[in-house]
Amino acid sequence: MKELTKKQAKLVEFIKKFILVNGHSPTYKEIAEHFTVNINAIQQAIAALVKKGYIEKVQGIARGIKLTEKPVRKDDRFTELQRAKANMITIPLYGSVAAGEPIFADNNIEGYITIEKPRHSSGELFSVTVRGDSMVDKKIVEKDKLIVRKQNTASDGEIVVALLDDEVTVKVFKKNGGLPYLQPANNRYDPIHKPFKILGIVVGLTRDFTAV
Amino acid sequence: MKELTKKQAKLVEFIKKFILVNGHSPTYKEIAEHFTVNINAIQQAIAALVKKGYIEKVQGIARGIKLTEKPVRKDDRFTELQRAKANMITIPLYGSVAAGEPIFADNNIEGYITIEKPRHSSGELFSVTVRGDSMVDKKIVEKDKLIVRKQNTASDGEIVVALLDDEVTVKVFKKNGGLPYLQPANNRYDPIHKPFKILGIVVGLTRDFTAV
DNA sequence: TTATACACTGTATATAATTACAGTAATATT
DNA sequence: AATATTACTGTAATTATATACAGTGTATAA
Repeated sequence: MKELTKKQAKLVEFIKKFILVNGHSPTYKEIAEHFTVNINAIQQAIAALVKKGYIEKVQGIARGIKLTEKPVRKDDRFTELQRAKANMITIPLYGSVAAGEPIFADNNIEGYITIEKPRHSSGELFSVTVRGDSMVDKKIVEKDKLIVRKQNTASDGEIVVALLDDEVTVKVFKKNGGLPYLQPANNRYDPIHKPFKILGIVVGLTRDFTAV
Repeated sequence: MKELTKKQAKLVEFIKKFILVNGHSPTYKEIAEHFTVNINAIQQAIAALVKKGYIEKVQGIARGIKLTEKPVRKDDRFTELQRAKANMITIPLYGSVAAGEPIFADNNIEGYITIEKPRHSSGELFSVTVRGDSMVDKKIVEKDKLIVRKQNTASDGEIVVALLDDEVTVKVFKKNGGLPYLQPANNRYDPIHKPFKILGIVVGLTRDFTAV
């Protein structure tokens, strides 16, 4: 029998919930008391679950039960949450005005946002809040929080976050032959041919419709 | 002295990293060995940190050190990540075609997305992927993943996810006097006056520019 | 200057927790 | 039919871990 028995499934779910609620795994005794069985029934049941790959155990230490990514059933949100949490990253949200100081200075951090690590994008990420309506044609609007991969080069047509006159701005990067320039995605604005510095490439965004 | 001393700050950071790496808190002994001091130096130091509110301790149990949300320094991503993880929720991403079955059926779950719990929105959330261009004027485009609060009523002008002809659709809810109807946010489409069922209100969205 | 917090050592103890050994019985698998 | 797995009880041993008590010395705050 490779799959879980009903009792085993209940045991795994109890452990998952316990860890979620308490922040640490239960002891054999605590589990045994919950199911009102002998400690060694649990000891052996845990061994079986480890063998099947549903949990892991650090030998010898107290509260050493660890969860694996193996889901118990299809709608197993505990496991999914666990997996997602393991892939979460916290990235700084920078303010958009660099008053002399470098934009990536620690005291320009306005907060943090925590997201699942993008699958198709590596490298250092940061976030900025969109100001103005210069990117509406690309469906990027005021207050959107952009997920940006830090880099100082870009290809033609990519949406970049750039430093322009000491301010952070989002534009389309253009480079067809001549000097590179920044193109707003809104025909009410003209292309910008002033010097700028690329801070990164936009790889994602989050929007909150309920924000005040 | 209300703030952390250098030694205390190092201690807190050690504990945070330990928990992050190992998934369980260190024992006094493990900490003492790391700093090559006596166990009771740690015991007392932990008590001081608990008193200052930087960590919490479950009395009597093994590996019972818990982190609090108090950041050690401004750029304290461990604390932020910890705080964020505590507020993470995993919500199901439903497919958009209900072939006879109810849309919220478990086997219509295409995956999960994990997000920080929206501050201004309570209730049960779910997610759907946007199809088509009927909402471009509201800056919502194909492949955007909508964060939706499950409810079956809406106010005039709210962006709703609704079930229409057994398919999930995103539209603006309209109800000015007469019968409610669904309004696309794209002038190439006409208002829809057919019967529909509101599944929820759009409270947020995420977009991945790197997706294939 | 007196009290309080910090930063420790050293010894000891109680309990928390894991692990081992020896069984029994039912069920599932080969 | 033989074997392995599940699902337990019961006793015991060992180690892991937290906590208590008695100190020492330094720095800091009232």
